[in-house]
Amino acid sequence: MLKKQQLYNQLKQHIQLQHWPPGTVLTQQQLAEHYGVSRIVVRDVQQALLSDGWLEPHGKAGMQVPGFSVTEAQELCLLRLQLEPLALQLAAANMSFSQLGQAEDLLGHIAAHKHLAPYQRGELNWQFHRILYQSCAKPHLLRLLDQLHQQVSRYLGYQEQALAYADTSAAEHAELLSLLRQGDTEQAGKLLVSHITEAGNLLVQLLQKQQGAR
Amino acid sequence: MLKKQQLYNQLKQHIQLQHWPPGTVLTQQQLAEHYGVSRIVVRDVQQALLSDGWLEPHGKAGMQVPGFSVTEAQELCLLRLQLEPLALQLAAANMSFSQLGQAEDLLGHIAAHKHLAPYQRGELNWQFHRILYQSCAKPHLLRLLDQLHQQVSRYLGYQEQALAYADTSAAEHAELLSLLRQGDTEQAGKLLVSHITEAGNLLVQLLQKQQGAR
DNA sequence: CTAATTTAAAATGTATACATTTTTTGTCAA
DNA sequence: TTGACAAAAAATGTATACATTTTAAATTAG
Repeated sequence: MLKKQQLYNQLKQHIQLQHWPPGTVLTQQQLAEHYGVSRIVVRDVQQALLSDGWLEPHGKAGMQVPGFSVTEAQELCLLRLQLEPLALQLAAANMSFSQLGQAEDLLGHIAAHKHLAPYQRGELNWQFHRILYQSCAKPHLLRLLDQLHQQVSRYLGYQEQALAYADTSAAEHAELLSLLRQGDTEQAGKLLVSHITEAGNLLVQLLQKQQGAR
Repeated sequence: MLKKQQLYNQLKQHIQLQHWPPGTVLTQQQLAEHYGVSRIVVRDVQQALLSDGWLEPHGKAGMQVPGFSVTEAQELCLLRLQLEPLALQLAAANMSFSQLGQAEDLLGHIAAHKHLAPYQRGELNWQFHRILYQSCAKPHLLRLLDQLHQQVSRYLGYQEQALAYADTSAAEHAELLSLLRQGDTEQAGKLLVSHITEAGNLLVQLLQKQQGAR
């Protein structure tokens, strides 16, 4: 596999696990040395993580591991609310049984692996959402949603506590799917809105608790 | 100045002027040779233009200059409609006189330079919009809007005919500003919606005429 | 001691060289 | 001629080396 891809995944995971805690400044040299690759590879990866929001510029040298803020979490939630229901509505019209089936399978898969790591669970959850939006056939919209998910997953990834929410989330996913099967786009949209809102509120709560404890 | 930045601007402009027409496949080597820089620089620039939508992947080697489609233009318009009114609404609450002034100045500047190249005019127009949205204080939203504008500008940049629309556009900008001064957020939002819709329709018309002629 | 300036160290930008992958070309058998 | 396969060419990935910029340290004037 490409070293670039490997390093991308590894560094991202290390950031998520706070091996490089928020605020850390990572230079090309440092990373190249630490991960045993050339600076060229590091440059590419830094750039990718920058546009994914997993690193942020730090003056004219180095990149910084971003922190977490309630404000940012709320903004991400707001954007999800603005775009995901739209995608769902557009997708509902041309959703195929094949896709509904895919989504169903995914739910089963998630339910069957209750012991997954939080970030893996988050990834599967997003794949579920993603499949529902897929058939909106709007490449740019889908790209924006993927970007947003990247951001959100940075917040969500290492939240062990979020597991408490897993059951509620799974139930809502199932209901969402059921509504779509019935063709009740209206209700599905409303459910999606409250689903995203809940997730956002939970995240904010966790952040506040965590920041209060610090 | 950094060679990376120079090449970024130059290549973008060349794509806009169709020096590299849509469909052209550009390899690292080719570009490095043509512009007299090393492949490293080209790699960075290609990556940047990729994420801005000015190049698209082409198999496993080379990147392709994207074409234009009515569908894509409509999608971009849809996304603008979904996000820009939101930004305006959020911004309206904490907009400062300083910013209103800046916007006013920009309008004057645009009016004073009727002879500007289309892409320069487009850039100034966007700056006007951008200032209005600025004080929404939502970094991610603003970033999405900038990305969207990048895409739209690829369509708009070389459209000489779009100049016919300039007067209407300027008038609407002025009215928008006036409504904001009065604090009539409601009306301003409605005007913005129709403003974006008009721009989208014009773009679609131009594309259809152009593609019909081909 | 402070602050400004110079000097050294470190970091990034860029070019070149080599390794690996991908694409193309050319050959041969059916 | 066509299609599969092998060899050559081209393109990208990666490492190293050098140049330029940026940051940090040291020095000196006040």
